[in-house]
Amino acid sequence: MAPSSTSPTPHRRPRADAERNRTRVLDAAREVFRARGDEAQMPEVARAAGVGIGTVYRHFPSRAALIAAVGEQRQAEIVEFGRTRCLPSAAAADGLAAYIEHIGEVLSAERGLSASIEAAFGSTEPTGEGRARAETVAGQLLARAKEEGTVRPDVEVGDVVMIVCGLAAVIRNNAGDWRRYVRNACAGLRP
Amino acid sequence: MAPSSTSPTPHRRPRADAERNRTRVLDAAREVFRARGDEAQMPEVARAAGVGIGTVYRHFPSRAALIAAVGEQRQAEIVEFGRTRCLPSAAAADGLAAYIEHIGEVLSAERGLSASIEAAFGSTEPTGEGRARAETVAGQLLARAKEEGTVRPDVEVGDVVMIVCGLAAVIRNNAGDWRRYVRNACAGLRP
DNA sequence: TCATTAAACGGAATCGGATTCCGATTCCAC
DNA sequence: GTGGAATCGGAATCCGATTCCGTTTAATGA
Repeated sequence: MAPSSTSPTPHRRPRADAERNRTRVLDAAREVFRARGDEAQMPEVARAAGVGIGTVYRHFPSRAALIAAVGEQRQAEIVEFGRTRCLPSAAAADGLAAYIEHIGEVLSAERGLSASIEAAFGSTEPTGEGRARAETVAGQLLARAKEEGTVRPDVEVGDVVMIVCGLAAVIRNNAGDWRRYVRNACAGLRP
Repeated sequence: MAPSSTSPTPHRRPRADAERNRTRVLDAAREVFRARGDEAQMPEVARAAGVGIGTVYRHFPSRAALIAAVGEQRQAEIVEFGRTRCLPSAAAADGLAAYIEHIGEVLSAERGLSASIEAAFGSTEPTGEGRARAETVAGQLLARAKEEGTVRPDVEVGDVVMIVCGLAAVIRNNAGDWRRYVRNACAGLRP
């Protein structure tokens, strides 16, 4: 066996250029997907990032992985917004509504990212990390809202996640006025 | 110019074998997509239908068109169910809930079709026919429910369509207990 | 019934885009 | 500065959708 050196976590600090390129690719992907939708092609991303295709694949094993990574990044920003802008809200139910509304805002502004964000929020599988983060903010607002009596006590975080997932679909499919969807969905949580 | 014969609608009755094959392909596609999800491949559908790939493409110009066709067929069945089972419901609000619930039932039973059905119901574009059909049933139930006072008067058919669209996404992404989603969504329509 | 012809068939060939591979290059530790 | 592992780049490969065209078949009417 390896009599080697490294401890339980053999994470070696990546080479500087590697880290830089990873960021470039991610940023480029974000931009390209935003502009052209997620049907944009890998070579296009590579070109935009100023690297070879091989490099894109070194950092993201597949197109799907790249899209997911972009989605998670976006999702992290959304959650951050929730933490700083919505959690502090005096009325928790309003904070929750604002949180969901904000998600709609981001999604509709960057249609091309809908699918990836929908996946990041929705599915129970992916890393789980993303979903966990999202549930933290929503969970706290939800708990407070229940105390306030502005949300039914039987509502669970999962219910909110499903609303968000549906919201993404509504926007992606251009199914209608998503603000109405949000309004109705929130109404559905009230006592 | 064509001094020809046929009237405004030059629809010539298709050859018998053509019509038969079209049906075979559609049925095979439905089965294959149900079993393997919509990532199933065209050759697979052709094989299942017992025809050549060329024949599949003769009847459906593209993979997307085939998927859409399957979706529309499914959607038509759903609407039919709505017309016969839900419209007659004494309490319109219950009928509407049952309608939506039934859609969830079908979608979750045949996960592979979610995407196509979501598209058939959701998007404002495709033929419009599908959506129009769906709106008829939902619209009537909605109108009655408003009269009953069990649904807010400001609710529109589009709101219901968005709920359905979201439902499809929830199921497709396995985002949670879709029955809860439906329950909450319906609650959101009440006064 | 049989010939004629447009329509439909089948599947090999083509095309496009994701993914893999590997020689050339670049960082980092010594 | 040198050695060698980690990266890079992009040509080559793979895979599945779609097209093309020679062959077959259903419909028509002599």
